Amino acid sequence: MTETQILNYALNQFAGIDADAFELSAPYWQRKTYKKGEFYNEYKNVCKYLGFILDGVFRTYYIDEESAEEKNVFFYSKNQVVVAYKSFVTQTPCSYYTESMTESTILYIHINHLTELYGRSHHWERFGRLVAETAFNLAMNRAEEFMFRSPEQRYLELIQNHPDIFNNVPLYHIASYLGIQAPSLSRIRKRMVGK
Amino acid sequence: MTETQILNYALNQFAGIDADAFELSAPYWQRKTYKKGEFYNEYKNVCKYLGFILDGVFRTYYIDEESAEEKNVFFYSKNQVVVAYKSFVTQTPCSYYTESMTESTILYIHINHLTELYGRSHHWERFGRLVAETAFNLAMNRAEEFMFRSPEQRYLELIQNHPDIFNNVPLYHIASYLGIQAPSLSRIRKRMVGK
DNA sequence: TGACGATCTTAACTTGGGTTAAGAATATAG
DNA sequence: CTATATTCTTAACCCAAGTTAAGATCGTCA
Repeated sequence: MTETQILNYALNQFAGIDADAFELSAPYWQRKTYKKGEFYNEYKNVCKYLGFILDGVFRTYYIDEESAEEKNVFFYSKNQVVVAYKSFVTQTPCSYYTESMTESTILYIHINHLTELYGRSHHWERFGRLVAETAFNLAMNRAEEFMFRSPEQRYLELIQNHPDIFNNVPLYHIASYLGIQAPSLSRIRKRMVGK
Repeated sequence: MTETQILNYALNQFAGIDADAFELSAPYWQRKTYKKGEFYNEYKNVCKYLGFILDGVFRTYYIDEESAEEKNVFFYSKNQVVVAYKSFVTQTPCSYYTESMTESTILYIHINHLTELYGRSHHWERFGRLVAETAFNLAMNRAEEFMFRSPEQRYLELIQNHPDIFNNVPLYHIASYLGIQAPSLSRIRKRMVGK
């Protein structure tokens, strides 16, 4: 399967993009590879591209001014969209850094091209709506994790629901994503040995 | 100013809905009043209406199965949209209760009518997109409050940014919204007397 | 293989929220 | 204006996470 075919398949699964609609977009997608540590989008930059991850893992993180600590906000992996959503849709500077945590490959499209596609096909309009809903769900899930679950529960659910992330990311990044310090995560893991 | 004029003005402010576009929608808006404690939408119900608050305050809350406690998720007040967004856009059962905390008055529109308006005017399509972005921002802000701020900081920011809510809601509901117990909020308030 | 850097765990101590129950302050109704 | 219910605060004790620093483990590469 070529990369384009993978993308076509994924877009079809995600938003019912059919062959014709995909054709419209084909000239606009570009390919890019990232080394570990390279940025997809940086703090204060306007996010101009929406990416589709062929391979690799990305993280977006916030730098707390008080503590100067990095706080992981989202992870994105294979076959997912990576984008700084708010910055992208409002074309305003981003509050976050989004970085590749591994060697990665993505296909990406410029917001102007995407906007053009919205006008040319209802399939793409639906795609836009579904990206919006996905972004909402990501944010809402994150809020719910923190509002309703303990750090221990968040840890267990991460293992359950995102083993791909858990298995490819150092524990101190997991701890940051869970909203705790590395020693706390160690204690949680120790506590759970018996269970 | 009539209630319809208030709505027209608010929709124009929010999404640039002009007189013509508003005309299209006029037959669909209905008015409803709520007593304190009445539900806008209940757990397991599909949210079929999008409401605009003329007066009053609503809360949406989650009931934690383990502790059987209510956890406040969002507050909505005057001139804001009230809707169980995810349930509304996917027409699936809601995980939350949304309740009026005061005597309230809203204007509301059925999802079918709204969908019809999307097809009839770009103004309304934009409205739909902006509601989506508003929902995303609400959820993302909530996630950020919990990921990046301490309970004390959340309390201070609530007072700063939402005095209307702070002044109209009992402290034990504020505590729940901040993700802490009432005694903790008391301690935070006491701690701050000196500052 | 051995040495270095990165990652993970542990220990000791501090801090702040949870829990429970009692009591104070505030509203509300009769 | 009192009685009553609601809301808010306080106290005492517990526990989990934060903090800091040390040391163990793991990986990698010369």
